[in-house]
Amino acid sequence: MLSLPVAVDTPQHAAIGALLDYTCEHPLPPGTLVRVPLGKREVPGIVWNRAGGQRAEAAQLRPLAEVLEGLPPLAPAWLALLDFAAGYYQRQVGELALSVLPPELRRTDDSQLGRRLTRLLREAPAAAVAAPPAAAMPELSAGQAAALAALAGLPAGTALLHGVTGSGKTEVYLRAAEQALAAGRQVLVLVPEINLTPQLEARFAARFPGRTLVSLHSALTPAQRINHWLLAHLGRADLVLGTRLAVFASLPRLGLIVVDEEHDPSFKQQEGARYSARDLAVYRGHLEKLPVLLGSATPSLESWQRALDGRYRRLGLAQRIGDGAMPRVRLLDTARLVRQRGVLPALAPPLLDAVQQRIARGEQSLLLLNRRGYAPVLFCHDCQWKSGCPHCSAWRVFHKADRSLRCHHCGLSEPVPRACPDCGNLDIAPLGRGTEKLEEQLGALLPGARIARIDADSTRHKGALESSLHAVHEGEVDVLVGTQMVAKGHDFRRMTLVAAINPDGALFSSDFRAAERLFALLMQAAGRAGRDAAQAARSEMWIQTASPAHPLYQALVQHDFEAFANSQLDERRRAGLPPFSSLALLRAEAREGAVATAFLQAAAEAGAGLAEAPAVTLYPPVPPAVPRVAGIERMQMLVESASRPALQRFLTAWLPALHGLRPRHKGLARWAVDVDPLVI
DNA sequence: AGCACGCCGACT
DNA sequence: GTCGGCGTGCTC
Repeated sequence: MLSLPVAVDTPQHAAIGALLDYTCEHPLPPGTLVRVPLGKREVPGIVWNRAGGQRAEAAQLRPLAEVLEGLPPLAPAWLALLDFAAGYYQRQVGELALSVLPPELRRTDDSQLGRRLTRLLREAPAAAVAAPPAAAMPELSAGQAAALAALAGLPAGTALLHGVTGSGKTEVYLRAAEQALAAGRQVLVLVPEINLTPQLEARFAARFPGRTLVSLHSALTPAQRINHWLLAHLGRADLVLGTRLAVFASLPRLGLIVVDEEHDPSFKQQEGARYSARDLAVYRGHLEKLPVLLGSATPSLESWQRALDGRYRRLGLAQRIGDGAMPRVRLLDTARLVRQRGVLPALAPPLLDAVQQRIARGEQSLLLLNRRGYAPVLFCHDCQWKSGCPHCSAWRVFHKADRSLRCHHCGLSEPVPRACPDCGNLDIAPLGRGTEKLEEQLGALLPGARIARIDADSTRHKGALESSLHAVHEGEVDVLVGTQMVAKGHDFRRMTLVAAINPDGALFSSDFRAAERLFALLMQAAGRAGRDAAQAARSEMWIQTASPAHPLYQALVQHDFEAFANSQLDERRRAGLPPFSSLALLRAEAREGAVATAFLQAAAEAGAGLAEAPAVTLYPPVPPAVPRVAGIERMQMLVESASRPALQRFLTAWLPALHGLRPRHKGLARWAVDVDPLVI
């Protein structure tokens, strides 16, 4: 009787190892999907590689319950990717490996799967054939041609494609994909958000008509998700387009990975195994010896520094194609206007004037305000009451549409009180401005103008985003108000003015990445204007700011990402922050803040005693920006090291000790490590 | 994490 | 007298 190591979904605090041993009559290759008994349950598992560890006594082992014979095993490279990811992000390999499979695949048995595969293969085209693209291929700009030539000489390794919106990055992706497809390989394209997949999907579908293209993201139905996954796994899908979870797609003929908008924070998973899909894409390329193409108008400083170091090949697209210029950036000094006129309206007069000119010409304007709702807080002038959330350390936001006070952290929603809950004063006033209020004020400032709003509230219902975008594209909207969700990717042909209404908050944030994110957002927003080359010349990006001299805005005026990146990198280098150091965050949550703090202190003591401790710095526990959410107090502790491998060695030694600490801290709700956290 | 077993309070 | 609260322990 043979014994086989099987990866199953065991949480790391379970007192059992990552791999469990089962007996089997016949040898099975690693990567085979099986079902195994675990206690009283039967759970899915993956036959894994023996990791040198001890094997259990064969006599005590239980047999496999079932082998999913119909499914070809997952490739060794896939297992290696999962081994790496689990180790790097400090999770059990079984937990991670099973969690990235389609839920329907985890539930299915061999006979169900067999029926599904038969149906799927009958419907899917047997073999993809290259067909001429539906539309003529555009002529390449000099920059695109140079980038592609450089890419052609790069059989493996990572390239960073840096080019502003409209400089033709997508065309480079398409041509690179064409090469890979022609060589009989599969192509994986990662995008930050589900919202952006249909657009890119349409372009790839039009370019590669004979090919099978599937999408992979969490908004698919369970059936679509497993079917798309299977088509990729069986090698029937040539192109896979998806969000971060697609980095784990099984692709037996993978030949190219594209990560579009590689700087986008959405590539970092924010719960469970907190992996970075962009970083794993780079590792996957390294593992499978294939090219990885990272594209962005504003690369992450991590990627930028690697390009400067020569670890990534840097490919630059200098200009917009078709002679399109980037919009002229104008800084509107609100501090001076306040000094001159006192109270400042929603739009400063020159900006209002510019919007009115656009309306008169039949052009569109986009007003960005990164704050949804009507007002961020309600305030009683008599007793100083503010609309705090009873369960969170945050204000409840006033939503005028349904007259509710809503906490954006825990979701608590209550009707707006008629009078101050503390003193009964009837005159409680909204403080500050959100997109709802801006929309309302614009209605008064621009009589007759057609104003629309796109934010998480206006697009809550299915199809709402699509219909709003459609209205904008059809020219049924003069002024669009929105949060950052409209700044990304959407291609508005009639937009000639973009304005950031109140972007200053991020300038003075304690978050060391706030400036990087703001710059990316504003560059991306600027890219929404003048995508139609005929209008590009008179397109403008306006910034209402009290700090027009700030270097971030000055770099933006010049459209100078390099200057901005270099100054940020200087600051990071001096402060010993990423990419010049590696970070991990230990988070703890408890109903009592003191419990969380005590756990972190005990963790620090345990860490200080380790042989690996000298290579890392453990900072004292501190509360995060929002310390209390839904009645749970949170604390966190930063671990920093100049060396990424040293940090890894420390974490690997530290985590078992942390699991051991848990029973001694009653009341600890949960704890987790976040490797390479985005926000600290 | 599930899912058991196991030992003390409010219901038919 | 049972139903059910969640404490402790185990899963190859």
